[in-house]
Amino acid sequence: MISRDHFLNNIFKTSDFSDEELAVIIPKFKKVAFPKNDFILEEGKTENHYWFIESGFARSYVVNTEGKDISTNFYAVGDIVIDWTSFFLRNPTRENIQALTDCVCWQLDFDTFQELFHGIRSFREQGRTTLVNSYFSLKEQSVAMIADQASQRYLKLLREKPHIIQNISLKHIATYLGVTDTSLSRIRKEISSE
Amino acid sequence: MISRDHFLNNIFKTSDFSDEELAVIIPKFKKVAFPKNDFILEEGKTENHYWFIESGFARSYVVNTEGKDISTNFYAVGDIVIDWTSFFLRNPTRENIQALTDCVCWQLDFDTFQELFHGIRSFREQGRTTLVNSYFSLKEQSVAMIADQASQRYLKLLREKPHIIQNISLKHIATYLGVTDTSLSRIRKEISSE
DNA sequence: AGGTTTTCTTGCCCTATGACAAGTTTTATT
DNA sequence: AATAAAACTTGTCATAGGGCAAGAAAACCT
Repeated sequence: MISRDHFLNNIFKTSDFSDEELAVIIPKFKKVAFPKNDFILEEGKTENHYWFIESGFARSYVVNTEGKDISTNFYAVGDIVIDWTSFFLRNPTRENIQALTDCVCWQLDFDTFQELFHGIRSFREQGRTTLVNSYFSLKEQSVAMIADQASQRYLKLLREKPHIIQNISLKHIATYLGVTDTSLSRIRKEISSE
Repeated sequence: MISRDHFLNNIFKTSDFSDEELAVIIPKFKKVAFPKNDFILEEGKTENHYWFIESGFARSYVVNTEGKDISTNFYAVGDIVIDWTSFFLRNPTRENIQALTDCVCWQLDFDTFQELFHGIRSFREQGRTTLVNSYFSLKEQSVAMIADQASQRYLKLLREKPHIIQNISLKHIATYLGVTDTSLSRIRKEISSE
C-alpha cells in the first residue's frame, strides 16, 4: 500500500491514473540520493534511467568545442530529470547532468519504463505529454534566443522560475541564457536600477 | 493491397513494421495537395492532423512581438510536418506552417493516430522515436545558437541540408539561423571568397 | 578564525551583427 | 517584352554583448 502523501503520488496526481494503476506504477520507482556535485549523467554514457527530484537542484550542460560548458536546463523539486534523446534512442549522450546540491530522487529504469509504457494506456499518454511539454519549453527558449534581448530572457526566467534565479549561480544561468557571466551581471545591475 | 512502391512504404520501411501492420497503417493516410503559399497550419488553430511530404517544400514560423516572423523549421520530401505541441496537447498553436511550393502530402488525423498509437506497439515506438528525433534537432540548433557563430550555423546547415539552402529564400534561412538577411548575405560572400 | 577558492562586479576596449537605405538582380505577371 | 514585385547585395553607422583583467564579496574549508 502506497502512502497517500508519498512524493510520487503528488507527481502523478494531475494525470488520469486510477488508484490501481498508481499502486502498480509507484512501487517500480527506487529512491536514490546524489550528493552535491555528483554526476547523475555523464557525457558518452547511454542513459538507462530517469528521475523525479524530491529535493535539491541539478543542471544539465553540454561542453562546446572550445571546452566551455553551456547549461541546457535546470531541475528543481518535482521536475523530471531525463535526457530524452539518450534514454529513448539508446545513444551515448552529449549531456552532463550534475547535482548542484544534495538531491533525493526517484528513479525508473528503461525496461521498467517500457513495460509500463506499453502496458498502461494512461502511463503512455502521460509520458508523451511530459515529453511534449519539454519540447515546448525548449522551443520557447529557442525562439527567445532569436527574438528577444538577453535582458528579456532573464526577466522571463525570473518571472517563470524565480527559484532557479535564487538558487543557481550566475555563471550557470548566464550560459543558459546565452550570455557571459559578465553581461548577466550588468543586466542584473541595469534591471535593479530601474 | 498497397503498392510496393507507395510513397508511405518508403517512409515506414526503416521501422520494424510487419506487412500486416503496414496494410493497416498506410490506408489510413489521405492524400492532400497544398498549392504554393497555402497555409497548412495557422496560428491560433488547434492542429488535428499531421502530414508527410511527398513533394514540395514548406516552412514553419512564429511571429514575434514586433511583428517579424522567425522561421522555426523547413520541410522537404519525406519529412513529417507536424506541430508536436498543438497536436498532442490539443492547444491552439503559435506556429504557422506554409507551403513554399506546391506540395503533395499524406495526412493523418488525431483520432486515427490515437487508434494506431494505442493499438500497434511498433507504431508507438516509431512515433516516439520521430518525436525524440525532432527534440534532438531542436536541441542541437538551440545549443548552436549559443555556442557557434552565425557563419558556423550556416555552414552546418549547408553541410547537413543542402537542399534547404538551395530551395529556400535567404530571408527565411536568415531568421532560422538567428541573423538578419543582410548579415546572411555577408556571411555568404565571406564564405565564397575563401 | 584565517586562509583559500569561488562567485560576482566593474572598467576598458573590441567585434559581430543590427538598422536603415540605396542599388542590383531575379522572378512573377500581364 | 514590359512592368512590377521580390530577392539579394552593399555601404554607412550604431549597439549589444564579448574578452580580458582587477577587485570585492561571499562561500568553503580545516
